[in-house]
Amino acid sequence: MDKLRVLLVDDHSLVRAGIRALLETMARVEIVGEASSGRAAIELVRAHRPDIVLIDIAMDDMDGLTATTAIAAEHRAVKVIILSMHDTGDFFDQALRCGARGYLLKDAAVAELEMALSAVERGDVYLSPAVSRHVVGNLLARRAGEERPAAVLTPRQNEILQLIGNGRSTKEIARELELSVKTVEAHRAQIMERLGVRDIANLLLEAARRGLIALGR
Amino acid sequence: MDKLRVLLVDDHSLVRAGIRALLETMARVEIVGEASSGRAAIELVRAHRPDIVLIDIAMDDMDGLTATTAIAAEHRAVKVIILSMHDTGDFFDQALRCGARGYLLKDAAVAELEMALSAVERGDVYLSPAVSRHVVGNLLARRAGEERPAAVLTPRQNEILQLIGNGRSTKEIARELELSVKTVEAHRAQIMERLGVRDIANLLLEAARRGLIALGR
DNA sequence: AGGGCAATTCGGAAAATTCCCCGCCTGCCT
DNA sequence: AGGCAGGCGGGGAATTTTCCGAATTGCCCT
Repeated sequence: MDKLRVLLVDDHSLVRAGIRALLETMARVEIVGEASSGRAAIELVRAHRPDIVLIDIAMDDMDGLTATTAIAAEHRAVKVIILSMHDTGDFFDQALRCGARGYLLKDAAVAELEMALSAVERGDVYLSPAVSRHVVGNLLARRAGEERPAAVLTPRQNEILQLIGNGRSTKEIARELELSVKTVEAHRAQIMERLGVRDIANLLLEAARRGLIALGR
Repeated sequence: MDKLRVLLVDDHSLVRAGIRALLETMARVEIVGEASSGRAAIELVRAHRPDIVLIDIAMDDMDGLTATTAIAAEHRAVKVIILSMHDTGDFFDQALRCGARGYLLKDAAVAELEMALSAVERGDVYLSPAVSRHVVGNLLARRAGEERPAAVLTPRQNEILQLIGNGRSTKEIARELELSVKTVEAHRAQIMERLGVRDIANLLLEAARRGLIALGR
């Protein structure tokens, strides 16, 4: 049960210090170095051969992904954990392709950091739960190809489309918007006409295809 | 910061007792009930409305996935975490399609259990790291393989759901399958019942969420 | 062998929704 | 002025959905 030799990389020294403090509370962790740039990180990895590199994804001189790629390619044994401030998880797959073994959100809990460290140590890949959710969302929603004919809807029509996309019935929408059922029906009919569909089912399908409504929340 | 009301479901009483002991060490957790079968679990969920259901994936009378489906469909607010002894993660996607919000391996660390609980509480999806690795493996391998429709529906029901997802009307489906309109309606009604929705729009939305149908082509 | 049960198949009647045609405002643009 | 699009609704016919029930088949269990 050796110590985990960690290299910390972040160009914001304050953030770096904070994370360093966190890491120092963990008994098994030993910080072997800090870097404030991707270039410096690559040098330090060569010099110290850490077990794990914690690296910010967004830095000035060289972005974290590029540095990750270089490090992962040069040292197979070094596990790279990406720190990201994006909760969208938009970069996580890119990060993993670059050879990263973990993807942590900066607002993650301390416990998460510990788990990420031990997970990558034993060869697992660690994703922040919020990111996992995103993965799963993609997996379930299967929105691969990006194409958007983007039909133009009036504000009112779009408002009603959103409610339909939330599963509201015509009656519910009428109540919610304080309109007559007839009016909602009229709007919906116009939406369907513009999207070239003839029933609610295809309205949802077409709207989803065009990205007008979001599914799989 | 209320307590987390948890229902524990496992048909092995010894295992159940062990997990219960674990949960009782967690300050925020309150165990509102135990069940040893899927059927009983469904009843207890109705009675106690827990925040979270911890359920074994493999049980005798009714498998955990079926129970999960029923619970998730009936109570949107109840978060289901699957306990699995398979480290392969083979079932995790099926579990998520069934409405589970978490997938935990039985050999997971205690810290993982706590993380899973708080993750699903705040709406995230939690996957065991080993499972995440599996997901990522699939993702990196550029999987093009098609999905299995998941066993929550009968073959006939699924067949009809696919046609609905393709935008066919009830009448068209009846013609296509050489059935009476009434029959198609009956099937559709049963599908809606199983998915816990009350109209076509929500049927599509829910089916899409569960990955039973593909949108966006 | 018989009972139970899920899956599949329909019907009738009633309720709900949708569809089609129409009128009435209010702006805005030519 | 006139025209036209967006927004709002009514009436009534047409269609669909819902809510009951029910027959058949095949499978599992005792």
